[in-house]
Amino acid sequence: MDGCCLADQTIQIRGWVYRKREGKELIFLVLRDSTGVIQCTVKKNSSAWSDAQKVTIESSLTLEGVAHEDKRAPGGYEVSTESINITGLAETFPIGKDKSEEFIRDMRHLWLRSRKMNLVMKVRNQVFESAREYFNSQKYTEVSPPMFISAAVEGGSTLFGLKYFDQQLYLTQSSQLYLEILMFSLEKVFCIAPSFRAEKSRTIRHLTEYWHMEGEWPFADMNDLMAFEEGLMTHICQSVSEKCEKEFAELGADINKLKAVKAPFPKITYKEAIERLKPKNPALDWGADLGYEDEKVLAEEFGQPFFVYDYPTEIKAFYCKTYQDHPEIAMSVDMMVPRIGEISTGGAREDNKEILIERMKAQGLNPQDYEWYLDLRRYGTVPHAGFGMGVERLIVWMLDLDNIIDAIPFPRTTRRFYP
RNA sequence: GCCGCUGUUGCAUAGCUCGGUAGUGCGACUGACUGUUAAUCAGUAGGUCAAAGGUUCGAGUCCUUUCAGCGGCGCCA
Repeated sequence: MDGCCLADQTIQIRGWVYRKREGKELIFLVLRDSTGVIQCTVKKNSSAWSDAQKVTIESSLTLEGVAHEDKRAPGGYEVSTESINITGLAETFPIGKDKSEEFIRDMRHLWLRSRKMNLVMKVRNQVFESAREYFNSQKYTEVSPPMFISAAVEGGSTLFGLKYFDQQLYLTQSSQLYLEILMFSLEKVFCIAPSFRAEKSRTIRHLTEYWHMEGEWPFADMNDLMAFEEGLMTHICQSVSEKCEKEFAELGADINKLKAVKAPFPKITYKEAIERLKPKNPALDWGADLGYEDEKVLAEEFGQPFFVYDYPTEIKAFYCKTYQDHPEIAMSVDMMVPRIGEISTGGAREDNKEILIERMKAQGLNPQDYEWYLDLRRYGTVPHAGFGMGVERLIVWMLDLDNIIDAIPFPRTTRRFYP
């Protein structure tokens, strides 16, 4: 649709009417397709005139004409129309110039045709592609975990329950435990799959259904984990910045932010984070979880992705491995970015069966509910680590979107699940 | 879970403080005009003011409840 490579040739365009400006002697039709938009002119003496008059915003059509450079046209190129063949004459399109957030959310199925959503979806595609590229380059195997699960990964309060014939099942919150199973066969594994959380969060960074990029691999420690995560993040940012330059420009997003992402990232321990934040938040003592406000303060200071690691065991899940000489500290790490806060959580997993059972009991969980998970420690246990990253949070940060709902085509939030 | 905000025609809004027959822009329709950039000009149609109840001679406006949506915190990726 940029026209330049086909200048002065007769071309055929299949697309939709994006804008229409009508005069007595001349009609301007701006057409859109998946690649972009281009202005087409229809003269009164043309055989296409009556169809051009008839056509409405969002009508689909095939248009034939000569492409040529014209400084007066938006984009610098336009098409002198010779013929139009209307495929689907559109009724009056409901989305116009004046629109509220609420209205375009109700019209999501049509709003996805907008330039903004078109561009964001292309960037999203590139994020998926670049992520897979990196995992594959590091010889990871992509696997397919289940979405229906019979037990919780961590506490049960944020699980979506559902009726499965005559039984109670749940939607998965994380594929981690399933990656751990597959790891014993394939070693380095990853997946990009949905996760579901029944958290009644009312923020611009929560979805009830989001895409979770998770990796798990054997014989890894905290340093391996952070090195892999920063390598992945760097590759995604660099690769997207190279391949989505046009999208970033049209969306008005800052591509230099991505170009600046390079391993290694700043890394601070939880203890250091507390000490840094203490002057601003005197109530913050060792043992308390970092609040969103605290994370934001740190993120503004760093101005780029960074890690916080070695959290108190008490505030982390039962499967987190702890230090032998410091059982009160868990080998857990969060990656944070400005404005969004946490975009990834990972850690070393407890590989000792007895300690794992103790941790379960300490958190009020019944080890019998996790028999298959304990089996993994019975039969050839190995030290291992893994992480999960929220894909939409990553995209929100990259494009500096106002709300996470625009990072996914069909957002599900506590109040919205249509269409 | 806690707190705050919003709801007026297909869309976007004014009017609400301080009660007195609901106004504008976009879109639609009719016409004019034009190398336009979601053009411009003139005209036409379009509203049980989210719902219910209350106060009042009189409620879009004040009070109560409900519904819907948005956001902040908590929780998390």
